[in-house]
Amino acid sequence: MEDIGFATALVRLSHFVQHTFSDVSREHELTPQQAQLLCLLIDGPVGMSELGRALHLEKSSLTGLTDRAQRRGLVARVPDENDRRACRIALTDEGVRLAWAVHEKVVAALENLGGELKPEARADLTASVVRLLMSADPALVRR
Amino acid sequence: MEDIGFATALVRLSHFVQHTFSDVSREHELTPQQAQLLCLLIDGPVGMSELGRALHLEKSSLTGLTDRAQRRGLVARVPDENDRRACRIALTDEGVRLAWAVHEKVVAALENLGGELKPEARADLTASVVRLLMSADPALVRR
DNA sequence: TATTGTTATACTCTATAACTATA
DNA sequence: TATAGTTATAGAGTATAACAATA
Repeated sequence: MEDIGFATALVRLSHFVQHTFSDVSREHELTPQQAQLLCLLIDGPVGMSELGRALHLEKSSLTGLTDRAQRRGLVARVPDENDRRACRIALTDEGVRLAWAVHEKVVAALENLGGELKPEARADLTASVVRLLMSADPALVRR
Repeated sequence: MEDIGFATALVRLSHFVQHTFSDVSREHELTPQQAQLLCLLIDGPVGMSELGRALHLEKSSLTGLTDRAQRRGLVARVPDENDRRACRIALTDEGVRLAWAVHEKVVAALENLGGELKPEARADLTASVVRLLMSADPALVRR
């Protein structure tokens, strides 16, 4: 049988998910980075600092990413009312549309893949992943 | 409890693995893309076309990536003896050293994370992931 | 004709360092 | 002083289209 080890399995799975995400992004004429930004904003506006942490990006990189998304009409900078230095990034209507489109297609592709597993194995896998993520950083799960 | 769904769990796990890989790459002064290239070559030279498929890159993108890795002394282009159009990309000694260093650190980080699970749950997770990948594309597992 | 890989070009992505403005 | 974000700059990553050489 296939014996590729725990870590290798996670790495290969990660590549597969990345490729799925990239393909879906391109179908909607988005770069994977832009699509990821949009999906992070789906639950509401987020400040630059928090976005930087979530995306693992330097603040200047995020400025550029945001600039390009803004230029394409996907997001807007909203002034933070409590801190005049800060701003929050919000989706435009077009941004919301694309964010949902990408999100749904990615989820559909992965759920479809999950159909290969018995419901029980699928639930076990989800629970194990959640436990792993919780131990690495609870923030990965919460949100 | 946390109920983030199957697809979401896979996406979050993928982000975590990516970030782990990026961090390790940077510790060795490599971009994630270069590190991934090196790790793919660890079992021996590979042709550009096959590399392109594995990395999901257009051939011209791969030419550039290879050029930069070659300029840094990490890989070399070896002529293909059976096809004078083709070449195979091989690791240099320095490339081998870095490829193993990155590979081992990433595996260590992920195995360490896996310590959170009981051996049984860990084996189940690995088996489920392998089954998912096999159904998506057996080449993801074989190699 | 089809395939392998490169070149030319134009963007996008990313980090570092220096900066402005507010806290 | 510290934090939030931008600007300037340089390099890396990527795709499209056109190309050369070989199969």
